[in-house]
Amino acid sequence: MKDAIVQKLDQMKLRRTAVRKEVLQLFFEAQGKALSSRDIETALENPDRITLYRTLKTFEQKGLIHQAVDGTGTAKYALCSGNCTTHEHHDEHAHFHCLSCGKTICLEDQLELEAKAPKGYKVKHARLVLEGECAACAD
Amino acid sequence: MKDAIVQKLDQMKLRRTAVRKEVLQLFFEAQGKALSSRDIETALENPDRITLYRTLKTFEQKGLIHQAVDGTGTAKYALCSGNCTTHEHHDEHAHFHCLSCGKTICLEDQLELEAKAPKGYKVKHARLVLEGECAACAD
DNA sequence: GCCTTTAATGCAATATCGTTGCAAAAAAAA
DNA sequence: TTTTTTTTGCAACGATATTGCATTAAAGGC
Repeated sequence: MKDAIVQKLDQMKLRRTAVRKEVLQLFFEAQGKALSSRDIETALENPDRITLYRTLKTFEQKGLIHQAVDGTGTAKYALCSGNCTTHEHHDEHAHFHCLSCGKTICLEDQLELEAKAPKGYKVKHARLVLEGECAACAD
Repeated sequence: MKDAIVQKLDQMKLRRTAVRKEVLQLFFEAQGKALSSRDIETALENPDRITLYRTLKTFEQKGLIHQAVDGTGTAKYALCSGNCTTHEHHDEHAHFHCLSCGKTICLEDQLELEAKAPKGYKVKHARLVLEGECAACAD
């Protein structure tokens, strides 16, 4: 009986290496919260940043995780919701970025990109970031 | 007869230094397009990055320019639309980021942030980035 | 299980972006 | 013109991210 992590790696045709298992584990545990490279580095025992960057890039290319741009400048990643493929991401949901604790979470609602771009412009993706205070910080 | 640049600096109570005039000139010429620190560095003769960063920060604090987060990771800035103050930015408009040429422009429509954040979340700002191809690149 | 093939890791080096402290220079005020 | 205050430019630094290359580990064939 393979656990969910190994299963996911197999499904994505990725080799079951130690780093990948650990990183994927963290994403499963994060539950909608986006993780920065820094977050992961801190959580892991073995801090080889280069391998980590490559792991994240690989995961992103395979449609396992997606970048959550929250305006902080540093890249954050969160698990994709299943409908992402190797070739294209479909995580057109908004992200919420808490200005107090810095946490970034994925919001469920899909964006309707009835985008008002000028004539001749082709819109492929829309990215919405809400900024404010999360429930824990707003108390 | 003072020109628009000097006038703007005076209005903002900023000293009329060479760098500030040059940078402000570039923003006036950019016409809605957001400029990165790199863009400005390239355009200017005297490339002192530190001074440039400080100039941009000052301009932002004074409500002259605002950051346009487009997901590239590097900060870009565009002229504010007049209703920004020293203490708060009100440029709640969307930005368009062209994936072909990398250009980022400001879109005019104001965002209605009827944002669907979870209960207990306080939304202060909404930031929308449309990604695709600009008219010039879509040909 | 062993060997081969192929992919992933870890190291060194490098690039980009951005900040801080401090002395020199320039702008505004007296 | 002199004084005061701000801005500049340099040196140094820190964080994020990438590339090339040799080593190591995983997967597949036997």
